[in-house]
Amino acid sequence: MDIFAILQEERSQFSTAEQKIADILLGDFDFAVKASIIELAEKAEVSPPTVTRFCRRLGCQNFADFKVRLAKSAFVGLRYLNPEAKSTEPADVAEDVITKAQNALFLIHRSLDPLILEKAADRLSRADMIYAFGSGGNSSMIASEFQNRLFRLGCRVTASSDHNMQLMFTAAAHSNDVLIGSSFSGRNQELVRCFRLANENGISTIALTQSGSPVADAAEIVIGIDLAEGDNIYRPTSTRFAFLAVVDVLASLVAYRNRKLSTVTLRHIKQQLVEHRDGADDRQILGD
Amino acid sequence: MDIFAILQEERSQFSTAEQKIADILLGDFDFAVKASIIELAEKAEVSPPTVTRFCRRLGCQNFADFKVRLAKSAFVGLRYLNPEAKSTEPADVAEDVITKAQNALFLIHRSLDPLILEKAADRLSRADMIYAFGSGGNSSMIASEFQNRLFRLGCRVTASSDHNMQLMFTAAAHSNDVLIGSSFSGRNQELVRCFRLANENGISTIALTQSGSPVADAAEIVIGIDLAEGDNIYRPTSTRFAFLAVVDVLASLVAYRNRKLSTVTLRHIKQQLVEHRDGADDRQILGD
DNA sequence: CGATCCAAGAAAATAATTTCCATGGAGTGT
DNA sequence: ACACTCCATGGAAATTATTTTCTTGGATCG
Repeated sequence: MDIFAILQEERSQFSTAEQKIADILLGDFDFAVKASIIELAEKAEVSPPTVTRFCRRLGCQNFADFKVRLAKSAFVGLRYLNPEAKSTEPADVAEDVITKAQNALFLIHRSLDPLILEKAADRLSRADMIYAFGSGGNSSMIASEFQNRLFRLGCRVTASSDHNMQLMFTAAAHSNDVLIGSSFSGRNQELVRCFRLANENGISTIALTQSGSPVADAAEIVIGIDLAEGDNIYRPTSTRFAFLAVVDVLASLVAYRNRKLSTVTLRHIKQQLVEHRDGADDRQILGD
Repeated sequence: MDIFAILQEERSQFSTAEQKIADILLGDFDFAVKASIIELAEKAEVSPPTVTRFCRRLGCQNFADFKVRLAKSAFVGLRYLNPEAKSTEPADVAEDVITKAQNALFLIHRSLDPLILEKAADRLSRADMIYAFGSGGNSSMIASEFQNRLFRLGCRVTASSDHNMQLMFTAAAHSNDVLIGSSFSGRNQELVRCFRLANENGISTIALTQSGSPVADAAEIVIGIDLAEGDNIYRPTSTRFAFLAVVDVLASLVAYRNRKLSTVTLRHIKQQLVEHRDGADDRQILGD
């Protein structure tokens, strides 16, 4: 499906000539997208037929098909190799911010493990009570979003960004509750403490954080979110979009698992909103 | 830059044959991306040269270049014509959620007006105090994010999701303050009331909402966010991603405008985080 | 009514791509 | 150690696709 993933996966199995092509591809992507097969062959110092075979090897029908796929991937997939935005003009800043966000989504999509999502959704959908923890602006937003998505589905859920409250909630939690925590850095020691305590008490823990980090190590189920951030300090982190996407995916999965309850609850909420607002129409958004 | 936008803008100026090509393009996109110039010409019932001319007209160098651009656009741009996800399997749900989010970003990118962004950023960067208002889960998240992004840049800002507090804040605001409000539906009457009051008192108002809605009508500067939502009630709205992107764009613009203050403030915050956390490294994220 | 201009197609030329075949090198078996 | 085989690679030719040029038909304006 995605040229990039294939390129990196199969990399080791490439022959000398194919390696050269791959190097050009990864090194000068823009060129590769524009170039004809001959130009590409010349630059890689191989013959055109080798390029064609290379395309076939990558699961494409022909060079044209390959270029199309390459272009598709390039649109979102490889911007992270690109430099910063050109200027501080609104149009450029908007492009930069949005491209980075799309990138983050692209990358998280590739790195998400369906089995882990399944496991996490399973725990959440069967939980008596869900505690969503996160601190420090970014992660507290994620925790709130968990609450905001899940309560609509009939889940019992509370979010907290207060370390002390988190610890108390955890201590008071019952065995069939679930603790889901978010940490962008993976080094939220207070969250680690909550996870440890929860695990001691046989409470399931789910972490949205960097793989291999202290927070990840302390959690039972880890949804790894490992995106390289640009180093423009003036820009908000695009990783937020990835975290948010994970929240949405989990919430959707929980909704499908508890479909009946979700439907009833959503309908209830909608009904109240319609009754409350004057002239609200059918396409009323649940939660302004 | 984007084939789609051009296609729709220039649509009226197309000749008969060009219209036919455009119709094929819009009607069967997947085919158009795969097809050769001859296949495309046949399907549109025109001659190959006409297709080449059409490509040139759209600002492409040749047919190959055109296809590349088409493919780039297709990756994100036309998914909104696609039906719902195939199943409730984690992989499919993830793809659906993330694709929709990318779409929302794509669409908001196209519809953002740099001049309006400029104007909004200008007001925000010169404001003595910023009030970020939003209610009902989605918009309150946006308001919080405004606060969360802007305070780091040295802005004086507060967020509120409480209608009463919003009204009191507005009543108490000074003339050089700015009120920025978010409403997904555009029908948040309480926000409308705040905007009206603010305008009466000569306070600048910025709205992130649907164009032409009551909220939009009440605001001085309107950043229109008009995305069609899918009607899968189990899914969180992907429009959130668009709103969030707008927050980030505005915050970035404000950062560049008040670069000195932003730099100093960000450094201060970082310093405190580093001192507080044990073993925190240089790549510490500002706000976990 | 005629002239001119533009659009569209046909044909030819050009460019690109693929297939087929040949060569060379590495590895293996005798 | 030599030879055989297989595979990777590149070259040339054939095929295919694309573009250019030229011509025709139709529409508009004088």
